Amino acid sequence: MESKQHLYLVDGSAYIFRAYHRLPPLTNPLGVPVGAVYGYTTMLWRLADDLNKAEGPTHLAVILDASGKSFRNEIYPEYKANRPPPPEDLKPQFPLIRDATRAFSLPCIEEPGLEADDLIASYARAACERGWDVTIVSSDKDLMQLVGPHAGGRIEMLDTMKNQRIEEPEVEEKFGVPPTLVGDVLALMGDAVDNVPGIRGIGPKTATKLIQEHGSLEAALAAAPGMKPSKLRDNLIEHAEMARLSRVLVALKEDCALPVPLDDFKLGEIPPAPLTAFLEEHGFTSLLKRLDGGRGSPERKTQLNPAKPVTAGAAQAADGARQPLPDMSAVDRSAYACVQTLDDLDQWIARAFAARVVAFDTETSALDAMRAELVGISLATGPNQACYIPLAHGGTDMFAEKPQQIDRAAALARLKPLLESDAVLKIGQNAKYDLNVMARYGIAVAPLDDTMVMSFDLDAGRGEDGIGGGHGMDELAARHLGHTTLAFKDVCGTGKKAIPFGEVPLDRATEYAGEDADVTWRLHALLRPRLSSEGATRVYERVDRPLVPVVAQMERHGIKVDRERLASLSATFAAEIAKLEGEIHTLAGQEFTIGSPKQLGEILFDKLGYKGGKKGKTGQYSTDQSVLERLAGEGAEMATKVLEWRQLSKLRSTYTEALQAAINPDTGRVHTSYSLVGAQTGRLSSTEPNLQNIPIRTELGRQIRDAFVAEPGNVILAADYSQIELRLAAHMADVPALKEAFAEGQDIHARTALEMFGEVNRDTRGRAKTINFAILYGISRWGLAGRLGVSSDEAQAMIDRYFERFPGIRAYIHSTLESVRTNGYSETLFGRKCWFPRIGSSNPNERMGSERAAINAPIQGTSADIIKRAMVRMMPALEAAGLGHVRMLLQVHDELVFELPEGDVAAASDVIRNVMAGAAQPAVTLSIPLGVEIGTGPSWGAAH
DNA sequence: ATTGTCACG
DNA sequence: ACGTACGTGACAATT
Repeated sequence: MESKQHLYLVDGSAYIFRAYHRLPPLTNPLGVPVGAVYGYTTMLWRLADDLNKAEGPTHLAVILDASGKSFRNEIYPEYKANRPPPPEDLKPQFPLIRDATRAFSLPCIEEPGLEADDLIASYARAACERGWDVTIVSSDKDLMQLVGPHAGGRIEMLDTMKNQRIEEPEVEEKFGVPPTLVGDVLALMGDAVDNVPGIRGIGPKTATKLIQEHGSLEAALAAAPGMKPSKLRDNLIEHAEMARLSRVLVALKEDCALPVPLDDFKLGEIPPAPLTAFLEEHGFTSLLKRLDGGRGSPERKTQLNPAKPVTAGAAQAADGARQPLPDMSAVDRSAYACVQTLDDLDQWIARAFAARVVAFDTETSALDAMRAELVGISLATGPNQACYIPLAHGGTDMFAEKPQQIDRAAALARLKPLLESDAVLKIGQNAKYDLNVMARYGIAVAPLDDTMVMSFDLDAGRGEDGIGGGHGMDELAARHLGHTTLAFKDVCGTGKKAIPFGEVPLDRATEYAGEDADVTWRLHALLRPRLSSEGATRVYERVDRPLVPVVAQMERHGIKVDRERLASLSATFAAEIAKLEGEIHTLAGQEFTIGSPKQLGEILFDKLGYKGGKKGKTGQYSTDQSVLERLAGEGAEMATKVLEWRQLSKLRSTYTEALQAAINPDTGRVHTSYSLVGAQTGRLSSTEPNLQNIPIRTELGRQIRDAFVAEPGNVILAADYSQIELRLAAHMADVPALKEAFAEGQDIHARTALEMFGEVNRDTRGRAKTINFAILYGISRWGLAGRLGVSSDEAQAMIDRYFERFPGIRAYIHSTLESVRTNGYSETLFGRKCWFPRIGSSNPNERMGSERAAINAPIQGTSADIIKRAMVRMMPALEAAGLGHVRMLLQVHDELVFELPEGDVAAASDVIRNVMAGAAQPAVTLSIPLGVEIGTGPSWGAAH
């Protein structure tokens, strides 16, 4: 007699979501994220391992959700509408689940219009009809409805992560009712993630209680009018139809036509070749070893047919994938193709799909991503396997004959599915630029890797002493590939003779553009594996990589600037500047260029005879603010006037004039460009224009902030972290008095004053504030002495007292420096490294400078990590609250600036505060709270 | 291209 | 003998 058949149904889609969140962000040798795939693979392995065991499977199939809408959407259009999009580094893993299943030679079932749950239910039922037992490999609560005996078999579930079998008692423990009533409970409680409405105000507890009392959903609804008056009773009556609709949504469709007959799920031997190829492709070396090494599993195969190592070529032949280890032959620019026909383009697109990884680069008419016209696109699928697709060559002369090229709109229509495909990883160098250009042509490039950001996360601060520390492509090519790239100016010329890229002849353009994509591909192959081996994966995957599209969108939003207001300020400033200029010249007794520090120094110190020292190197007088303030204090009227002149000139040239020029004529807004690799500590920097140094400290300057305005009906909302760096210092150095002060919401500088000087007044608080900052910046007795106007001995006494009152600080400084000297780098709480190659320099100046920077970097860098995490989570959180229209515009290190309709301020403030205050979680638990201060108003100035 | 200065956190 | 707070970017003058 044949023994009992046992069918295993694996809920593949649900599994990878859980695996993704539980496993570290691994990547395969090509840089495709495969953490969840690895988890899935090990799970299949374990299942296949049970093949010969008593309770093990005789039949097995993996069931997946087909993409697109299911029949439930026809019943209820909002079904699953609340689902947040999957994370960037999960998307490319979905198609790999099918590959993994195929590698085990196991059937993989999906059916358009049906969800995995329905197929699982239908197969489980059909198997029971035949008298088989069924194990559903899942922990999905919806599937728990199925558990129990059916016809001649029985159904149970297996949660492979908790290694727990789910039978009737487990279901009843969770829902308080037997499996047959689970659907009724689910209908009452609803499901926020799947957007099953349920009944307002009813959660799991109440739902269970109602079903227990009344025996069914219908009975509970029928009994409602007789219940004692309550909100619950009213809701049951009012929303009864919602509950019935929910009941239909949570019901599983158990009579689907089976796309593949049950008998086809019979488990046979698992052929080793495809499995080996798959494991090699994704670098699952520990599994490969188990396959090769004797007691390997899945066991049968290795016994019957010991696996031979499969060569890269064989792997390629097996499934069309690219070889795992790139052959890094020399860059050969003559190997690149120029794509001028749609057929050619289609072939390249197909190659990219097959390769699953493609480097790409855009060529444009300008450096400003918000104004640049797309001129061409280059792609690379491997070393020297690159092409250039010219799209707008031939320049602006309408009558000149243009080179043969594909119509831009037609080419973009073909490229869009590739560039947006979850199954193909796109690699860029400074990808934010290309992302913004493509976004303006209606293409949302994803998923995305950025070699520049990778380089930064690996090597920030490195190479300041020789090899060059930048992260630009030319530098990276020289450093990592030993290759000198064609420079832009070699192709387009320089100065007056420069031509736009669109006028470069196609052969030359192909060499340049193809090389960019080729080199980017190669850099990716080199840098990607370093992320995991050098411990940079977490910062890259969880912080900087997801930040790229977020920052790109902020740049595209831009911020509205009131041109008239700036112009009027500018005119006021100009008049005052002219007046001061006359007065200064009179005082000097001659005309001179006030803006020239050299001339000014000579006038002040030589001609007028004020006291002042020369600067060492250039032999020039210092005339900076501190010097002029000293002179002004001594009664030098000229110094006072020069200070005023300097302030107004600065405000006018850098702000009121430059900002008007920065307004984009198409959007009417100002679009900054953020650099993710600008500051070694991990901070962002802002350029063209720099919107991170808009004045605020003086009343005159603050008026400039008033010119940053919201659109009519909207307001600007500014959210600041309060004292974040001091809070982090209190946490990282573990300083009890400071932590206590923050926990109690005290004025931290006042508390410091009390500890230091025994009393709090304006003077002591100010000095305490200076000392607090001195600590953050790496203190020296001389520096503090200069700031406080005391002797260096007195400064040293204060430092000693600070260390005494705030134990922990000294130990923090000591251990940080010790660690930097040993490892060469400092680290933030989130693992971001910053290298200090000159920490051991024999030049005391260099060495001590590095030491101060090294003390500061973990604090400044942790703060940067935290606000970056907040930025990554911000829009999904706002969207979940129905506030997807709120626009995040600017980041200023510890501040985020938003624009939103006036009526949404209250709701948005809650979300923003929560996201920012909780941004360290769950990766890091801080021992101090993160304070967030929020202000709103018609302008940025008014929002503070 | 470099220097000095000053705007911000 | 030196010269001292950390991290940025822009502008004007000067080389």
